Amino acid sequence: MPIGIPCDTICGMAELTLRERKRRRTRQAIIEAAVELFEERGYEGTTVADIAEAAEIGTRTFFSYFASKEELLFPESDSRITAAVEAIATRGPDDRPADVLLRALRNVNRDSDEMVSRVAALRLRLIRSVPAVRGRGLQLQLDAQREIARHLCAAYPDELDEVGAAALVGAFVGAVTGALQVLLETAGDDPAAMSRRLQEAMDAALRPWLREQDKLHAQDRSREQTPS
Amino acid sequence: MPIGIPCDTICGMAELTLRERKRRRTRQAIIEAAVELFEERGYEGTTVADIAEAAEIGTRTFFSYFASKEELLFPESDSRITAAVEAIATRGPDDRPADVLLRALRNVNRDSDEMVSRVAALRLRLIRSVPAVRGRGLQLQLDAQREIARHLCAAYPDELDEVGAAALVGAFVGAVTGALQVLLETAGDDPAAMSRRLQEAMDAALRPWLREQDKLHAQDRSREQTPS
DNA sequence: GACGATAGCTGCACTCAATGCGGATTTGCA
DNA sequence: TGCAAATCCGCATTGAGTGCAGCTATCGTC
Repeated sequence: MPIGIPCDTICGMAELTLRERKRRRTRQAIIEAAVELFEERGYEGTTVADIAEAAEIGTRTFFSYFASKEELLFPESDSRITAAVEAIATRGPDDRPADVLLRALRNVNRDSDEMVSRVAALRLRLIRSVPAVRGRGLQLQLDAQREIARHLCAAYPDELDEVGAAALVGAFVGAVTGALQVLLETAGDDPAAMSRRLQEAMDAALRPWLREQDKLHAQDRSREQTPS
Repeated sequence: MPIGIPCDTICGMAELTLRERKRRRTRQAIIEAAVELFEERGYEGTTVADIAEAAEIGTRTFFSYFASKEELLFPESDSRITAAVEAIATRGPDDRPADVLLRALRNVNRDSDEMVSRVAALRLRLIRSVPAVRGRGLQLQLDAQREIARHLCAAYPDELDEVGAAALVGAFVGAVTGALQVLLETAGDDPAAMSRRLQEAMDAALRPWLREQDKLHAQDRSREQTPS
């Protein structure tokens, strides 16, 4: 492999070897076929063989693209990490570690292509209903946390050790996740509603960390409630 | 099934139907056989058939005792929940929700037969090394969180709604998990030191939820450093 | 443009977890 | 004692995932 780490998601397919372009097209085809089938027959009701057939590849080939059936639903290298890293990198001089994390979380929510894509919506639904998928999601979340904690620790070497950073990040993410869990219980499958729920969850979960003026902001935001 | 919910773990086998006694003996035999084999050949290197043979039952029967191979490692209904429920039940009149959770955490830490049992030690090792087991563990943790949040919400109806309670519990558990993840990685096996660093990390991460005097307490505690 | 090296595709056979079924056995209880 | 229910367990089956071996398509080079 001549290229070190391919810029997996962003760059268009121009200037890539034919092999590589073909490979990505197949990859995309697999994902699309799978999403189609999952929505039609459900996750458990769809076999890998079904997906392979729909994507017009051999069953064996599927596993050279995705290590497992769940992997299919978590294709992109986690955007949460990049958001957090960016927030850390662009921190102001008197930002506390908690401030940085707050900004990171808001960013994730803001530029959440997370929500728009069909895969993302499906994923969220399946995380709720299929234990195997949920397990995989939690695992990835934990990995992301650890990575973010590493960066945060590096950015604040004087006030945070590795353990403290991990605890702080864990507390943030845990709060949001916990709140979201309850909120999603009462939400249908409407993506817009889900997005709104996420926002609510963050406001509720992170309130204790907000400084006074931020709390007012949060209240404003939840009061205006712009419909779409 | 004449008995509603059997008091699974605590009560001895006296005064139980023969069937029930037999069943528990087999269950225990399965667990012991499995632990033996896992330690000898590793988790993945041991098949369910192996376990069944060692426990002198049919392979098919295994699955009438445990729904899956992982389930084997999480037999007891979560002790964390009971600890938390107890802490909530015995709360003082001016305990804040966060105080209660802190106490629950200390209790879990204190009477952690968690640590002594052979199964528990093995489980901890496997959670770290086998993704499937880790997934199952995370899942159970999330369930426990939700249950605790429900109780907490019921205990403080005026100050916590469901979402707020879930966020609070999530933050606690998230902080512990995050810190523990790092602590376990740096495999210093001194439990006392680990417990201390865990407390410090928690105090720091959860500061926003603690009252002023608690913050002082936290500082005191980390200063005096009582070695058990 | 031909050619050898190599990456990727695929069928086949295999292991293992997990489930359904149906018959045999044991236990509870009247 | 005898019937009903719980339990056990072999057998067959499905589906995920892997290793292997052979084939084809692509790449870089001359």
